[in-house]
Amino acid sequence: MTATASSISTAFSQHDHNHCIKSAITQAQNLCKERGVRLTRVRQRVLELVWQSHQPLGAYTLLSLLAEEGFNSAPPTIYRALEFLQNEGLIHKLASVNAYTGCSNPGNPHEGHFFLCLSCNQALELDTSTLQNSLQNSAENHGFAIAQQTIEITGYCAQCQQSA
Amino acid sequence: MTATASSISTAFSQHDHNHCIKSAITQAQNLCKERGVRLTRVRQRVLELVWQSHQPLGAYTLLSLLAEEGFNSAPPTIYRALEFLQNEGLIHKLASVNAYTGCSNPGNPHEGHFFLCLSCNQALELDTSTLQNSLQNSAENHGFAIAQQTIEITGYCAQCQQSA
DNA sequence: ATGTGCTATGTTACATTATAACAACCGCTA
DNA sequence: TAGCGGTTGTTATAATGTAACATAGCACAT
Repeated sequence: MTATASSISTAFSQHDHNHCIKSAITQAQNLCKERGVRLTRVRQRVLELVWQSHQPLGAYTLLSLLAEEGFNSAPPTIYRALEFLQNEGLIHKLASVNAYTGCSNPGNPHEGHFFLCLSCNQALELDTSTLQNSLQNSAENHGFAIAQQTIEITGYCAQCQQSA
Repeated sequence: MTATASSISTAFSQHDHNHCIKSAITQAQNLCKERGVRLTRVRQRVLELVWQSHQPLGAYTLLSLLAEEGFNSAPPTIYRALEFLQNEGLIHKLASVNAYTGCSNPGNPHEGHFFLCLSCNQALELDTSTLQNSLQNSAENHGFAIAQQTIEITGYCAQCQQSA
């Protein structure tokens, strides 16, 4: 059972989220150690905050959370941390909503494919190899060399459809 | 031969772009008439500007182009026009680059799926029914009801790969 | 043709998101 | 312990987007 599969089955449902956070942090620490990069206090704290939230968080929201905890509160602080975490593949930016969310499978470099619920605002990261394949085919047909992917599907998750 | 198919084959290559623009405008005029909405001077001009460019354009770039032509130059002017054109499906917003581009098949309501070249900055709108299907399948598997899609794949187009 | 109501535009102010540039600091290692 | 590279602090500003209210224009009924 991979982290990705687990996230897919649980992201929109009840689960022991503390466990998610802890394991994400541990994994991040290991990855950074391996790569010889520094998961500093701010960086790790931002990663935790992103994971703690059940919704993607905006940069300035994160910044004010940091500020409450005594961290420096000027914009570059958060943008630098976010840039680092993105570069290391530990978080994804959701461009369509200007928000950031923890990556559910950081060990395995990949692109984020998301379902975003317009009602509860939760983000579900997909592991869509099928999608990946059809994109890759399409790219090859056009001689296009893929660098980065932004795939963000908004709509309504099963839960929110029921409660509505 | 649909407009979409035509755009796919030509977007990254030489073609009579004036023809593209004219036909896009004519089509827009017809659609607006049918729908009983008003393609006013600003709105039409913005649509033309978006089509004239071989690259997606930012809101403030468009705004300054408008200003040069004597239009009002406060931000709401351009954002209102862009909102209208998006609602009518005449343009797409590329969230990952905060830019706007003409929709190549406005008659047929659909979501924009794009390849964005990091070198020449051109946008290629895809008509990816395969992609659409696998997304739809994936959504159904999760009980997710799709509302809007943001699919933006950055990379390098065939031309730019050759010249590099 | 004139009033009436709706849509569109003008205008001012401001909110939100993100970056540039340079100084100070910190941890490692030669 | 001096120096180097990466990290953080700090100030300022750029870029993107919206709120709110006033004015203008068009379209239809009278």
